[in-house]
Amino acid sequence: MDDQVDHKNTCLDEVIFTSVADCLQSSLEKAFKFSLYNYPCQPISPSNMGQIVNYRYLNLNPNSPIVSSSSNEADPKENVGDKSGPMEDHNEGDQHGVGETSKQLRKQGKGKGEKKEREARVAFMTKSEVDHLEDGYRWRKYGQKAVKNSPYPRSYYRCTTQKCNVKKRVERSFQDPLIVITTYEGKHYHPIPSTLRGPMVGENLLGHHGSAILHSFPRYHQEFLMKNQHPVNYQSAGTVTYQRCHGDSTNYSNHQQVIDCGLLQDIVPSKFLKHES
DNA sequence: CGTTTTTGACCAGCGC
DNA sequence: GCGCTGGTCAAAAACG
Repeated sequence: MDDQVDHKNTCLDEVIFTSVADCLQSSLEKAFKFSLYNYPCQPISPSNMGQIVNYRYLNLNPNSPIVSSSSNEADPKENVGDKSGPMEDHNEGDQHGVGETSKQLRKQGKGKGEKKEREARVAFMTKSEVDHLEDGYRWRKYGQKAVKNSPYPRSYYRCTTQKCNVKKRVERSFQDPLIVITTYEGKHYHPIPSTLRGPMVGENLLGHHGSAILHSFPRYHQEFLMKNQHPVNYQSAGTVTYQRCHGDSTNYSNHQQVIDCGLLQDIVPSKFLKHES
């Protein structure tokens, strides 16, 4: 495969946006379509408002599910070739079935030899002082783990809505503690909890078309997109970048560097981490 | 008192 | 097989 990622290739399991321009110009439409149903925005307080610096849309093609173990997720070797079925649709996509926990299933020996299907995932990197950015949904923390080579732990959250399987993981980049990496996994097929509802922030700022799309994103993502949707900003936005933690960082010294050694490193095949600059 | 967070234990997958 | 790591569970504690 070429070093260049073909953003227009809908067969890609994973697409990483190395720049805002890339995302906006070629792949964003798909991301919008995806996010439209999954990440409606809600107002967030100024205190936890994050500034998005990078994001990635994973698993564009529903017919090409991310299949992975529970540990080392997006191993490209696993993603390629295993077309065990569409990851589409939703509640029945409950990975373990209603009423049975994965632990129970493990104890019963169920699922042995079967690989767990991965939900589509979107990883966002935001600049924020708070770890858990408000996105309108209610989350329950169910775990926290120390991250290898990082002083910052990774937190695991699950949507509290019944039968909703959406999860998210939050961790800080150890190279830049201001960077919060949030990875959403799965889709919400329920309305936003009413207790958190409020006026849509972007509604008065965007026209019909734009708002319909942008409302799909959490507030801080929305702001980021609004800020960069004008072509004038493409260039500067294009300097937003990332790098591997164990590569030689000198290659990227001219750009704002976002060191990502945690979630994104995990979920992104190394072939996509080649930075074409 | 119901809900959420904390945290140690457990399990599966992977590399050696 | 063994050790390491990531992900999840679930009891206890904390919180509102």
